[in-house]
Amino acid sequence: MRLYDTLTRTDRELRPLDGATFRFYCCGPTVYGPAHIGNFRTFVLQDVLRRVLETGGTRCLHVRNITDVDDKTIRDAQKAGQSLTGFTAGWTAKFHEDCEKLGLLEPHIEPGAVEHIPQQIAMIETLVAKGHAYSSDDGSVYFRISSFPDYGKLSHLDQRELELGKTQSARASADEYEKDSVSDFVLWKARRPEDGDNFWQSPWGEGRPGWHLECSAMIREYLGENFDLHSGGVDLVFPHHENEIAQSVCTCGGHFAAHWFHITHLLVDGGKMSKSLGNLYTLTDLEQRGFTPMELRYVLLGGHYRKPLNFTLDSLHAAREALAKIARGARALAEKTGGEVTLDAVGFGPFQAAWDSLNDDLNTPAALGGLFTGLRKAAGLSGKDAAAALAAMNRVLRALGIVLPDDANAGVKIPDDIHDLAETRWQARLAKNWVQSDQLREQLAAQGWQVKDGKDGYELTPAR
RNA sequence: GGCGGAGUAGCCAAGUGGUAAGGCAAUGGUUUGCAAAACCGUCAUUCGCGGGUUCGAUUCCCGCCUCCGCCUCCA
Repeated sequence: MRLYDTLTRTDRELRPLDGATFRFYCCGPTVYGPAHIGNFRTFVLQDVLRRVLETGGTRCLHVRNITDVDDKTIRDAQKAGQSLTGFTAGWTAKFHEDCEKLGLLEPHIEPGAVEHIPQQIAMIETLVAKGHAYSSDDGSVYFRISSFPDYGKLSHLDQRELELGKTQSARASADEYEKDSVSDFVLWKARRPEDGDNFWQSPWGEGRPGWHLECSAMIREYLGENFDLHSGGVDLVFPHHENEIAQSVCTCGGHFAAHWFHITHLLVDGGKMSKSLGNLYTLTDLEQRGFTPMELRYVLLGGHYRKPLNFTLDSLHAAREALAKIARGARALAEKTGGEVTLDAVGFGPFQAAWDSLNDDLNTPAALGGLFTGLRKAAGLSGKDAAAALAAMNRVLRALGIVLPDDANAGVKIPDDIHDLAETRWQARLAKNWVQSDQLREQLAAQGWQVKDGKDGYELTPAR
């Protein structure tokens, strides 16, 4: 497949460096609260990337970290009166729960930052020894940006802009650590009173690792100095990924990631999500509003990953209808197979366009369009042809990670009184007592249940 | 100020130098006791604005307007 690369700003073919396994790293969540739907746009797209590669026959090694030590985790753990480990374990569990609901494949390796502190310290020692890092009087260690000429290559910043950033950043002046240049970033943070019990021993005294270094150390541990692809949200391009490159290349040599995959942020109601605007949604928020995780996944796939995607609650409703339509199409196609089953589909038949879209810079919205078009094309097929088309469609769905909803009624529990009411109405209807029948139907509607009459019976569905 | 992205029907959203995928909503029909659901059909002479190149531009170039993101620990 072809995918846009942030570094070279071109579409490039993805092929494993070692010819066998495509090894990639995704910056995972900082576990200090529930992930929001914007976070999940990134994780869902990374999941689709892997699924498309695997569906296309490329084996993957997927590494995604858990950031379980930083300012926010420490601050909020203490606020909650919990140990850092206990606090982050809770939010990590919540994250995994959400991931499973959204149909995300588990990464093959999911390292945590805290358990890799020795590796981080080792990297800092190397960087200091090579002259790329220096310690300050308070026991912090900084990376010297001026020692790495390629700094800024990924985000296309030149030195002038880095200097400019110095005067424009309020945070730079507010920094309480001592560094040679404002652009230098911290590798090791000296212990501070507000850190509480959360500090580790190092050659520079007590303290804790800097955020950027975590990823570099874990990548070095599991993927080495050269690997296929690195991914995250666009906001990580600078400074996080830029800093990772600097640390890793200066420590290990090598070229670090061969390809950079960045996902654009999700907008909500046309703007940035924020708590103050009341438009920051978590998966749980949406579930409480009656929407399913799969509906969210569908919405997130509805826009190209390099373009802003505008999320609205109404889009979830559209997703529900669309998923139901696909499910009906799949059922209709299944009925036409006449019992024929295709185990190993060759090619994608009517769904070739959908598959091609996925392989063309992960164009998920076009692929979704191709699903509907394919379904229409497949409508006239039967027997073996229908079976092949169905198998092809399922491959595309699997690549997208979409699990179709079952019958609307599956799993819905109908209360006894509602059931009785519906029975009474059905009898009235059979007796052609339209007045009573209609009245009971309204009564059911008032209690949130919709009746759909069929020839031999009726169907009850909860009104959404 | 710098870097990057976007403006396509009521909404969401693909796409292309050759005359606009798809979904939702809306709407007509079939069906239904009436509905709902389902099924079939309709739904942008037009792609932010103004120029230019071209036989032809929404797609390329120039200018402008508007919106959004990032600019040192935010996916």
